[in-house]
Amino acid sequence: MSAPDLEVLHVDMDCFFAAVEVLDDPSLSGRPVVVGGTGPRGVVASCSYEARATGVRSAMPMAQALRRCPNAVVIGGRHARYAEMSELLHGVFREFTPVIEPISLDEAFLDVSGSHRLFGTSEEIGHRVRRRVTEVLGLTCSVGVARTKLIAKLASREAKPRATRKGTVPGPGVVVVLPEEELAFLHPRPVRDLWGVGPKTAERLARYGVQTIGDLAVLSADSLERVAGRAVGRQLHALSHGEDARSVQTSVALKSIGHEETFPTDRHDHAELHPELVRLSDSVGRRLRSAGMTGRTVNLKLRFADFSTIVRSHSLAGPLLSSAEITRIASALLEGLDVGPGVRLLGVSVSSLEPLESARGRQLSLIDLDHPATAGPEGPGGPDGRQRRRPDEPARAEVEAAVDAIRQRYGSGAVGPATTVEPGSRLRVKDLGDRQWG
DNA sequence: TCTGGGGTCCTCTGCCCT
DNA sequence: TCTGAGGGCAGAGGACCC
Repeated sequence: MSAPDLEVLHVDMDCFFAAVEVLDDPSLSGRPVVVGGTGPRGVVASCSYEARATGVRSAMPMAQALRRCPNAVVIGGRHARYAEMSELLHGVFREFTPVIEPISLDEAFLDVSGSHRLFGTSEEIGHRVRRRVTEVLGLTCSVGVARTKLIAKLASREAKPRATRKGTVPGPGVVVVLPEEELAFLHPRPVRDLWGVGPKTAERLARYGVQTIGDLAVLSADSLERVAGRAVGRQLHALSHGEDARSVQTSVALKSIGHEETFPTDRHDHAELHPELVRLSDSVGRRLRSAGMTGRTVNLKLRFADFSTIVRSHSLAGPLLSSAEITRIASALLEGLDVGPGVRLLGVSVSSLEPLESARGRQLSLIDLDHPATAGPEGPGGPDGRQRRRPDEPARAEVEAAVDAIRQRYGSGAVGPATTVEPGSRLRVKDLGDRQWG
């Protein structure tokens, strides 16, 4: 193998969340473990190979998973613990290269082009990474090695163990795809394996008789652009020929920060939704501040009982200064919507992000405070019924910074907006806590 | 037989301005 | 002064990924 040709490693942990649970509680070893939402609308986030053997998959509704595997051990999940293990994992990666592109808690691309003198060929590095992951974390991972990210990712999938009815069949652990083998490796695979092909695009392509990447590769770029749109069409054409110019990116600018939540039962009026909106907005504001970011656009997302989804957004001329301001704009957006049909999911996010420091210089412009051009959506607000930035926003921002400090010290439920106090409790506010999957 | 949560990117449409 | 073309931008929806 010529080292310079193969420089991308894709490292993917095997059943990460479920494996961490088994590691922390060895009595679960050999049993079907399912990690995910435990509520009536929960889905599977991760499951052990024993569970997979019964047909359970990630993103499957938990109710369906339990029908397939009634003796499954269901665990709600501990995001903080997974994040801790993920930190260890990245420490292992840093032993081999500084060029790391994290994809999620349990997955990353590594560019090892500068690591050959110390650690050998890319394939040898792949094996070393696997060994170190097992030594440091006590868990297993699979590694794909190739010239490009897409092929490295598909290779790591090949390297994984497989769940069968008779038990788990171990995988090779490391799979290398040489440049001259790329097309033979790619073309027999289903088009769904390509980035950018989801269920909808796959269905559209199937109408043209395209089932495999090889079928796709014989189509012209123009035809693909007509079927899948300009950007996606071009990308698919390149990928199907093994061309993938994307390099391993060590830092990707954050574009938005948000929270959304599916309710156990649908909410039918604004009064029911308001406290949830305040809680979500407060949490988004807190995350923005802790990331040292601010934004200009508030997005409100609603998913109705029939699963249709709408997003409403509003942009300010200047940066958002406080959670209260996010809440106010999101509330005004919600005000104008009919929630009668039943809302199953509510989400709040902030986009058009920039670092707080660079935004500060502009934060108190006269325009932001009182110019109609920056007025928000119709609704309760200024005397003309339009939304205005309130002159007390900077003071609010200071209060919220103090609240953040209290939370840092006494926990996230220690203090928060009065609207979010849990009924019957005078001490704790309802908090998002450790319920994110990342 | 129901479909989470955190995101990104692309496309289309309508509005405003030149 | 009116009108159309075209660019830029915001808002909305859809598709996709992990």
